[in-house]
Amino acid sequence: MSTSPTDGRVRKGDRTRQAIVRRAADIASVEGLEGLSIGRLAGDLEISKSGVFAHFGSKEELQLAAIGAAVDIYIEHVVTPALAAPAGLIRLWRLTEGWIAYSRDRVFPGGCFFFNASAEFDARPGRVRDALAGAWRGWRELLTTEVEAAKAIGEAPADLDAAQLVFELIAFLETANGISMLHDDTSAYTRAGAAIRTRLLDAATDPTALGPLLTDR
Amino acid sequence: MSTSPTDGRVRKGDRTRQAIVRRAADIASVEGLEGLSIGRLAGDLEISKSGVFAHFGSKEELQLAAIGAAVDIYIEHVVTPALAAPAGLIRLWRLTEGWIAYSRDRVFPGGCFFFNASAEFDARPGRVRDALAGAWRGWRELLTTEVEAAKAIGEAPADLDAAQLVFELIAFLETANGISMLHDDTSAYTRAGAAIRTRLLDAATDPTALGPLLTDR
DNA sequence: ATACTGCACGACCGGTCGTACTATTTAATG
DNA sequence: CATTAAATAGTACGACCGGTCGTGCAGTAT
Repeated sequence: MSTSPTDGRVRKGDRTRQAIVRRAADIASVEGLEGLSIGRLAGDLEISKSGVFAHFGSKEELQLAAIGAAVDIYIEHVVTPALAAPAGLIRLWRLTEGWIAYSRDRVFPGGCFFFNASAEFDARPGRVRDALAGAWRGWRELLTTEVEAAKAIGEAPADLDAAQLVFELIAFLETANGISMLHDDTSAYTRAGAAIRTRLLDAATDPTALGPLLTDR
Repeated sequence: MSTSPTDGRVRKGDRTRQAIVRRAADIASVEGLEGLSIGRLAGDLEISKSGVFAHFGSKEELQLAAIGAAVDIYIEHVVTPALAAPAGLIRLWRLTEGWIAYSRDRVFPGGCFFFNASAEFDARPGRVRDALAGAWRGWRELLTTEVEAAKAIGEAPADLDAAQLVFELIAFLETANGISMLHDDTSAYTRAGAAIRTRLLDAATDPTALGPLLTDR
């Protein structure tokens, strides 16, 4: 007999599983994906070690699940809110604002999950690194899409190098995260915000029109 | 009686100690400072585990020694060569060029040692994080000094925000390192170089005079 | 020759890791 | 109510971890 979609056992399992990956992502943002241990995770959640393990079958699978959970949280906190803004430079600005809030407010206790995880795995080939690289690509493509949209509607000149602009924006965001974490210094976010605004106004066809729209909220 | 400075035993001990920390820094750049294990290190160097351990007394001390070794290597590859250039924007440019070479040529097999180590420890208070934060401060102050020198000799306007410029330069460098490591994509260094050059010319009092001096080597 | 010093060694400690295998509990179904 | 399947618990394993200890040995000083 196959599983019913409302099977209480499965629902309970799913809830546990979700609780595990959510906590795993939090821990990994501080201790790293490798430092994340199944026993520690089980202790925190007051479940048995084997209960945790059974959900994933291997540590690597747990790490991949944690990355998936982190992507969901990232989308929820950074991407979705910005989608309310019109496509183009304004939405791009909102994305960076959302990102700064996501990092500054420590949605993950260790700061940006992907900053930490990528630094940890960028020199270790395998499925974990591939998953992280894919997440990064998605984020970069999202930003690039907005720059292209800005070009399409005349907000930005057609010869603007979108990839270069996106590179620079991401650089400001990630570095603000790193500095603020290492030195407990939130002024890095102010610097990043200033740099981003300058870059955006620089890229705009009509800076005087865009300027007032780039407001903090 | 105390030890003579030319004691053969001490010299030999110093040599092995140096070999250990140098290898430790290499491994840590890939596996992380926590992933670095004394046993693994001993196996690689074909010395006994306790022989390695005796030099440091604790794992944390070994980690701190590895950071010290990394600082030395960093200075040797990035700072010292740039000191040949005249103080100011040109030396600043040479410093960034040296940094890109240091990262691109994988002086550490895992890319920039401090990028990896900082991301690993930025959320874990303790002596290791303090040491890393200190190293970062030194690097930032070095760059800031050059910006101030540029202002003092009129290369840059007196109202230039040095800290902001340094923040942006570091952002480009670190992000290039991260992207190139994660995606095996050296084009990030080209982007960083372009962004830095633009930023420097932007900051210069006389960009047309500075431009020709910012040559690749 | 003798006493001393410092490095490196092998054996071993308790503890934790990821993982496997075997109950037991819980809930849906016939 | 009996059966079945899924979630969870319990237990044990081999490997490795950081760290301790006593010892051997080579270089130095007297």
